[in-house]
Amino acid sequence: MTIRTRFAPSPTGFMHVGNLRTALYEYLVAKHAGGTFILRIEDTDRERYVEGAEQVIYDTMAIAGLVHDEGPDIGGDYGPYVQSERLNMYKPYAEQLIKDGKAYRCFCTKERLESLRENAADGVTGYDRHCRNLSEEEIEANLKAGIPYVIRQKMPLDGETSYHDFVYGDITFPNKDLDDQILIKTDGFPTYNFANVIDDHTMGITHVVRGSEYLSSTPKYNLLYEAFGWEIPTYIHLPLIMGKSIDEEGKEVISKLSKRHGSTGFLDLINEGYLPEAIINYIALLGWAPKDTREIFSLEDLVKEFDVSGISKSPSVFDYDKLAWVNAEHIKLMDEETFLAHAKPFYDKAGVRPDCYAMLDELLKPRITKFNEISDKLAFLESYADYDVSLFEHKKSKSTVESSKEMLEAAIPVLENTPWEREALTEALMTLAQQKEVKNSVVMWPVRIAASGVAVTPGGCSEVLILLGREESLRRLNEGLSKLN
RNA sequence: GGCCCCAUGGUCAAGUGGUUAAGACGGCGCCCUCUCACGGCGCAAUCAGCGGUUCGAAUCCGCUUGGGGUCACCA
Repeated sequence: MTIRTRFAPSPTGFMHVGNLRTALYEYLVAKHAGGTFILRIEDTDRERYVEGAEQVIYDTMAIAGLVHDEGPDIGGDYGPYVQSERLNMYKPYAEQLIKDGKAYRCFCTKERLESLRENAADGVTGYDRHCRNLSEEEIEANLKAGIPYVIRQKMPLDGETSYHDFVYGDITFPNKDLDDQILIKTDGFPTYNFANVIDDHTMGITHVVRGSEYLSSTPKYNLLYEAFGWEIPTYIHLPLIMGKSIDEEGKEVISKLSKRHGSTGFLDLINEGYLPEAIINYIALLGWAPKDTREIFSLEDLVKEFDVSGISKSPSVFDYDKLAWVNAEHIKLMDEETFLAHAKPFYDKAGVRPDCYAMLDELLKPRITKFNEISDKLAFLESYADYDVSLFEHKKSKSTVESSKEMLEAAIPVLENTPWEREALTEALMTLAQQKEVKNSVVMWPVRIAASGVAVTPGGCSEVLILLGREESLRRLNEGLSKLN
C-alpha cells in the first residue's frame, strides 16, 4: 500500500511555523515510505477569505522545499484539490446519512442555540438535540415553509468510542460527551470537520497527520467513517509547539505559539535572516528526535532518518537561540559559492572588493549566525567614526595609549614598505614585534584599532588592512597616530 | 467547569525494570588566539509530589499537583 498524506491549510495569508511543522511531518511520513504528499486547500469559510492567501501557501511550500505530488496548482487524479471547487459533492453524502438514520435536519435558529449556551448549567455545553426526533410531518412542514436548516450527525447516546493513535496510543471517549455536530451549514456548505472526512477518504489518504488539538474531535470523525462503512485512516497526532511570553504580572508563561511570541510566521523568520533549511531542520527537532544524537539535517537527511516512533507526546517550546545555532551550523556547511550567493548583497552594501570575497568567506563563516549580521560586522569599512583613544587600551593584549603611540609610529613606515598582501603584512608586523621585544598583540592591537576604529572586527589586523586597501589603511593609521599625539 | 492528553536540567531531548540518568542549545570557567568568533576541555543544572508493585523503579499502577488541548453554522 502506498502511503498518502495531505497538508490541508486554510488560506489565511499567514503560515505559522506550527502549521509548517505539521506539513513537514506529513511530508516526511509520506516520503520516508516512498509515498505521496498531497496539498489541499480548505477554503470552505467564505467569510475568512483573504486575497492572495493561496499564493502564500505555495510560496511557503516551495521555499521550504516541501514539494507536493498532487495539488491545486499541479493537479492529480483525485482533484479538484480546493474545497470550494468540490462544494457540490459533500451534501449528497450528508443526505445519504439522513436516509440511513445517522443524521438529521436541524431547524434551530442561531439565536436559539445561543440562548442555549447562555443558559447552560455550569459545564454543560453543546446542542440539546431538539430536532433529533422531529416527526416526518414537522420536517415536511418546515421544509415546505422554507425554514433554513443544517444537517447534524446523530451521535450514539451511550457507550464509548475508542481509537488508536500512532503516537498517543489508545484513546477512549464517552459517547455522551459527543455533540451532534453540524455536517452541512445553512448555506449548504460543509463544515470543516465533514469536508475533511469526505476529502480524506475520497482522496485516498492513508495517514492523517495533524496537531494534537484534534485529539478530542477524532471520535466524531471515526463515527463518520463508520457510518459510511469506510476504512479509518492511521492517525498520527503531533504535540503542539509552545511559546514563552511574559504576562501582565511580569510572570513567564508558556502557551500555544502565536503572534505575540514574536516572529512565528515562516516568512517572518525568513525575512529575519533564517535559512529555510535551518528552519526546517529546527522544527523537525521540535517534537521528534532521531535514533542517534545528530542534530543537523538537510531535508533529504530527514526523509531518510524520519521515523514516527521518534515523535514525542509532550508539547515543546520554540527556542530562538537554538534556531540561531542551527542556522549558524547550516552556514558553516555551505560551500564557497553558496555562501557568496547569500553574502553578496551585504558585501555590495558594505563596499567590499571582489578580490576579498574568498577571504571573507573564511572570516565570516564561523562568525555569523545569520547573513544579515554581515552589515554590522563590516560597518567599519564605510563608517570610520570618531572613536575614543581609550580604545587603544587593552589589558589582555598589553596595549596602552603610550605603547600604541610607539607601535603605530614604528608600524606605519614598515607597512608603507610592505606588499599589501595578507601574509606579508602579518609577517611584517610580527617581525616588528620581535624587534621591539613585545607580544604580537602589542603592535597588532593598535594597528587594528586605528584601521577600523572599533574594538571588535571579523578577522585580525592584517585582514582588516587588506579589506581597507593600502591607501585607506595608511590614511586611517596616520589619523590614529595623530589622535595619540 | 466537563472531557481528552501530557509531565526527565532554563529550553530541545535520549532513556522502555538494574546506567556514574546520554547528547544539544543557553549560562559559567579554562585553553587556543593579533580583537571577536570558530574549535577543544571542563563546571553548574533534571527524573513534579505522595503512595503502591518489585530483590530493584525515571521506566509499571493509583492518587495529587502542574501544564496543555477541546467543548462554534472557524478551520
